[in-house]
Amino acid sequence: MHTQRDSLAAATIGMERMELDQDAAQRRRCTGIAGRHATTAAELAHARLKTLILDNGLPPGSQCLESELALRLGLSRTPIREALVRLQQDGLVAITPRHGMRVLPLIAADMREIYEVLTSLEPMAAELLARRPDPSAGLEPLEAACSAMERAIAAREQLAWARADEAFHLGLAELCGNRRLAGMVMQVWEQSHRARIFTLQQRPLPTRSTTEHRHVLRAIAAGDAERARELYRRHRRRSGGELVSIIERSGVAWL
Amino acid sequence: MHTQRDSLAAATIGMERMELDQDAAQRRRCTGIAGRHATTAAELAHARLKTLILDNGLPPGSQCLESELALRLGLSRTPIREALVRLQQDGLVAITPRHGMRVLPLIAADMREIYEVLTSLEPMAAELLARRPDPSAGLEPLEAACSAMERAIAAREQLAWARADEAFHLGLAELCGNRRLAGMVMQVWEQSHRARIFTLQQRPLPTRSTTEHRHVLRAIAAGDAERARELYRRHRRRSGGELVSIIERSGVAWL
DNA sequence: ATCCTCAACAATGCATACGCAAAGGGATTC
DNA sequence: GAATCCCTTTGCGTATGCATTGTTGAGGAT
Repeated sequence: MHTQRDSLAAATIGMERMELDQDAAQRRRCTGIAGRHATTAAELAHARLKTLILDNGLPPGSQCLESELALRLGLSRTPIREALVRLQQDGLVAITPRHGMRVLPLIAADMREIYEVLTSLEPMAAELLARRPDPSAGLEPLEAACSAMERAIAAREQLAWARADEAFHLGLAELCGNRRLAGMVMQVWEQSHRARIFTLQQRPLPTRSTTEHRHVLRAIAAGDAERARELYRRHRRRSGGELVSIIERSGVAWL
Repeated sequence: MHTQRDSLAAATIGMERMELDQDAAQRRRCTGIAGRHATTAAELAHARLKTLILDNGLPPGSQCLESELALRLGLSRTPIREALVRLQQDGLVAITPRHGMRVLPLIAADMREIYEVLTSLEPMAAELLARRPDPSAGLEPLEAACSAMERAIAAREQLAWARADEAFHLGLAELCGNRRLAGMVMQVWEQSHRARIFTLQQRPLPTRSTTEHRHVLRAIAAGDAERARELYRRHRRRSGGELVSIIERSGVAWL
């Protein structure tokens, strides 16, 4: 059943495995807002379902009844319901009474919305980082992510690049010190995960993005808040636009 | 115990009723994301609890057990639990096992976070509005809100001004066409509701804010996206900073 | 042939029941 | 008198049952 769904989805949008690798799922489960070790069954259900959805184990558009999911996860309906409520607020599924949950597909308009949100939030994060008393302190994770991106470009390894890109963006959001902002970035980042993995295979190596990241990081370390913000905003506008047009040109109706 | 907590909180921050008026609660219940007519008991519980919290019926810091709330709303624990999960994701309460839910107090740091988020999101909304093909179309709600603010300033009616301010900001977020952005603005707006009402009584009439709103609206109608964004960003930075320092100077530890 | 109506079924939303684990209180000991 | 340990109570997490409600399919009528 699993594999059937997987292969169906893979055929539809033309890819084998959407997830970067197993580690990525693992990492998300640990670093993400949701999966703090999952002490309770409801948390566990939330984390597992989220992982399933992000990794295309439950492809977009698929419908599942509460009882199906309960059976599948070996739980009763109660914790499943709680997990579904949370997934709904995460913007990953819609709950339609009598039809179970539906994994929300992403259309180009969603990606446009998401990139507009990131275009406003992330430059603010960069600005906040740059405005700290010691702006160059604590940037090691971002430095590491930048270097990893550069290495990945040199080695032409797209998956490694995507991992480093994720590390940079989420790291920046978390480091900026604004937990609400970080949560919002994380939320839309997860929503757009499938689309990002998809476009990764449809476009040339993101050389330009890599250098832009490096420049933003330099501006932050130099404490030039205005410059960091503006550089980041332009980066987001450009890359978001590119990504949306890749999706539109690729002809897939949704991801 | 309840009333004891209530009066304690009221005494601490020196006000009887935080809500603007009954209509405001009513309006929020209808326009808000949450309260779409509340067909199900869980939605109803969510809407009623949110209203209670925002209007200080459940003052910040108060703890309630699930069973208390169930008794109070005349429901069983099940829909209450679902409502609490949603309120937690709304950032209004924290759920601490064995101690029930706790209404999250706002400290100055929270307000800073919230204003940083608004400072990034709302200028984007203005920019998006200004970039529409016909930028001056559909701005009537914002025009009305601006006029209402100006009338309120002339009549020195702070509550009316706050209502109009809310109408302007939420209207702008909803009109911009980005539902994710609108949802995020709404979320932090609700989180900061109590603090906004509080500071309203602690500061002079917001004459400057009113004219700034008008200028932003003009820039939008003129289709000058860059100007609209920048004007709005400066407005938010200034007013957010003012609000935070009012709270800090007022000496209240939390709201 | 198509549309409408009615009935049966199925999924959900809610209430309730149960077991576990933690917190608080009381008692005992040092 | 204080601290620690044990017991009791109680709140929560989960499961399950029931009733409501919407959906779907079949049959009849136009």
